[in-house]
Amino acid sequence: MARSTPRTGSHLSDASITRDRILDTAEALFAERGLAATPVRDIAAAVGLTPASLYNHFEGKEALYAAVLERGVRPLVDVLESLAERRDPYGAVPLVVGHLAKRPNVARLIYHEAVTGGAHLVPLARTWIQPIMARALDAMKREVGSPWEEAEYRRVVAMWVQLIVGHFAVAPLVAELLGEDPLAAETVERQIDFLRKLSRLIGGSPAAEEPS
Amino acid sequence: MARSTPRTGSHLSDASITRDRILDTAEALFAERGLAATPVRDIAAAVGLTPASLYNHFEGKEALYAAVLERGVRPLVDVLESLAERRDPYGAVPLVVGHLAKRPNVARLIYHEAVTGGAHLVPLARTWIQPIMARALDAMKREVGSPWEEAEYRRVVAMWVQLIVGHFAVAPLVAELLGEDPLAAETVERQIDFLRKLSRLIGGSPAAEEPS
Amino acid sequence: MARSTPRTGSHLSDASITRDRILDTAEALFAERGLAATPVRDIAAAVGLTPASLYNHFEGKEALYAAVLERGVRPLVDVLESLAERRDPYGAVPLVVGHLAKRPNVARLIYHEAVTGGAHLVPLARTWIQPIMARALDAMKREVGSPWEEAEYRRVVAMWVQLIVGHFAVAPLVAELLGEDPLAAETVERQIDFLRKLSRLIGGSPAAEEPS
Amino acid sequence: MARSTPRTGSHLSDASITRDRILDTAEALFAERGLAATPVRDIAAAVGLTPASLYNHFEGKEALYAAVLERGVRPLVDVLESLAERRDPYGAVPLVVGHLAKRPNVARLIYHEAVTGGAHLVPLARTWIQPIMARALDAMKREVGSPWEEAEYRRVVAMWVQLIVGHFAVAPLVAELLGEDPLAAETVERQIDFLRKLSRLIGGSPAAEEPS
DNA sequence: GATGAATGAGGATTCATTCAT
DNA sequence: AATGAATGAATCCTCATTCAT
Repeated sequence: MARSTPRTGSHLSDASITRDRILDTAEALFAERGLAATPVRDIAAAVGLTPASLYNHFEGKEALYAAVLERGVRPLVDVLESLAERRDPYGAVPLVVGHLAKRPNVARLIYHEAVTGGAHLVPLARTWIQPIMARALDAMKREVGSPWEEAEYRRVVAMWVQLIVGHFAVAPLVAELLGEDPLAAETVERQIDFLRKLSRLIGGSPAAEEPS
Repeated sequence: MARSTPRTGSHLSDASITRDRILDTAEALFAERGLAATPVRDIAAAVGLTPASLYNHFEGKEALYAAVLERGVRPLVDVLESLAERRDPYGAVPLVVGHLAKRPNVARLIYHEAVTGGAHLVPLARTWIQPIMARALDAMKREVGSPWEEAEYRRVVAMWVQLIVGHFAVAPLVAELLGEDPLAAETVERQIDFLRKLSRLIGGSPAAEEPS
Repeated sequence: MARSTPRTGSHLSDASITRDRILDTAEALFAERGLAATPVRDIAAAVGLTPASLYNHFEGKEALYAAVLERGVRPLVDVLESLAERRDPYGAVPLVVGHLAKRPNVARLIYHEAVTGGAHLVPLARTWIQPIMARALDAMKREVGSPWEEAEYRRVVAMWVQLIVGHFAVAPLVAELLGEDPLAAETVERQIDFLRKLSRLIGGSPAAEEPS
Repeated sequence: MARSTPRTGSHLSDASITRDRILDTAEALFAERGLAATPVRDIAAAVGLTPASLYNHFEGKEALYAAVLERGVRPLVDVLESLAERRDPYGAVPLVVGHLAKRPNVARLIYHEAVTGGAHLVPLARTWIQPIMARALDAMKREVGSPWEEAEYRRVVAMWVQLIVGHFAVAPLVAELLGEDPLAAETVERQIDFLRKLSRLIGGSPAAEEPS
């Protein structure tokens, strides 16, 4: 059950490799079942470890969960922040959708937290809501011919979050509605087109300018 | 631990009263934490019963959960079906939002299932997706000047579902985004206005005709 | 679930009819699974009653078990005592086997008690060991040409008990050994023949005289 | 409740020592009370463990029971098979009785299964009935002056099984019948003598030749 | 006499975690 | 860094029994 060959070869420390494998596995399981419904034992087993060994890498289940969340959300925040430097906020849509299409677990983790009102949600949300909201509000203000009043700006943002994140987070439900697998490449493509069209219909100008 | 006046069955349908109290309590807890994270003991305690007593009313945790789901979703389906007789589909928006505002747990239960891909989701979804989707597609086809192509119809419906149900299901997240309690009466009111406006922007005519 | 027609007709009190049905059912279940492995609920259900109703007829599980034992063993003791008046003890064999063939549950109940060393065994055993043992020892003493010494008499009796009662009590095992159903009429017949022959081989004269 | 020196694994095969202690304890309890009447907790407590710890060694109660059965019956089968190489089948009697006298629990376990018709009985029985039955039938055929017809051979074998195994399995009943403890060394000795004599009376020659 | 509802006491098993090796 | 063994605390559920109706 243990590894007979300690694998002295690979230079990336064995430790951090194992750590990553644990994170990968845990992410998948937490995304699928949620924190409460995922026994440590299952994660360990899926990695090929004993539960006890897992504790050499993480302080406990909660710490592992936090690490998974952190690791999963950070790149998303990065994407979001990178967009902040661009002038058009709606150009974010395809980029963020594209990112989530590759890492749908992040969306599911966020929604697990969101539905249960988990303790991690608020601190987490603030890290990415901040960069977006500020910039988005700003951009919307500058928009010409926008149909929205200032009081509605946050609602518009909330709408985009739900449409983008929700698509991946509640994939089984979306699958029933669309009649196709939400994670399939073509579905994602069509969803991006749909959202782009939507942004053209409800926004002022920006989506039109969106380059890519 | 038990009731102050123990086992003194009053007189009239004591049974179904208790049953309903269990369902109410279980609904609240399942909606909040999800199936896996809700111990039977907690439900029983909140009702003022012993776990053992709970098993006089429900076969087990799963059966209770199924009953909660069934009882919660049925009225929603009824609302949806009642709408089917009306000619305009977008008039549904305020009605459904209004219903969910009174029973937000249903939205949360559905999203719990949707995020985890629970076994109940598919059969459940089909009961209410059917009545809606058919009618909605039908109505969209008849719409004049609709900006949507037929291939996009289902996406439009999915969008409405996510915006309407999601608002209540991921309330903690929406709260962060909006900066206000999604369940507050005024927030719900504003959300309805927002969705109405949205339907005017993206649909053809229907929302305009919507009476109430 | 209850009986709609109170059945005022039949003169045998409803109560004692129900009581007997409970005893019949309990006997079958106790014989099959043993006391510990037979939930009161199963007995009640098999009778078509609620566990609670069962307590209108018996003080509790233990009392029911005692009643089953008592009711089952008494006829056996009667048979045994009736034999006491006959002069030949080996004539008992076909009679007792015949009795147990009709009521194999008794044998199983006795063996359940015997294997577990149940509290009921000793008082029970004494009721029927007494009448037999005394008579058997007496008869064996009078036997001419018996190959057994007095010190072996009790062993001979014990042997007969095991061969006769055991045949029905450990029927599943006997079935494997014989390759036929121990309870089948022909098997019982053959077993009686076998035991008769055995008694001729190991006893002195008696079996030969046996009339029926 | 736990051990005085808690979790200080000594050094050598601590694991299998504990495993064996569990098996020993479980065997004693299962033999005494049967599977259904023996709580896991009692076994654990008797070993000086927590129920939870027991699950580190066995998958569950059923698995433990199966292991107990397997471990208990195997030596018996070995004895039986070793006899197969000898020419006289009745020489088996003292050997098997001797074995069971040292491990009376095996007899009780077998009878528990036999009385309840447990699921393990048939597979179990076949492992030791096969080696015996074949050899015994064979030997009986070769016997000269046997009083038994071929159709009775299996009955003779069944008889021996009941007399030998039953003596230990229903010890409390036998105790009542004999007026002495069936497990006492002298009782066992006398029982062997009795069976030897019996084999001389009912068999043809073999028991006479039996050496020891 | 029958029952629904309630319950204390189990009863099997899981779970997150620890610790010596 | 990995593991086997141990464990307290749950967790779901069963059981025998009671009692008001």
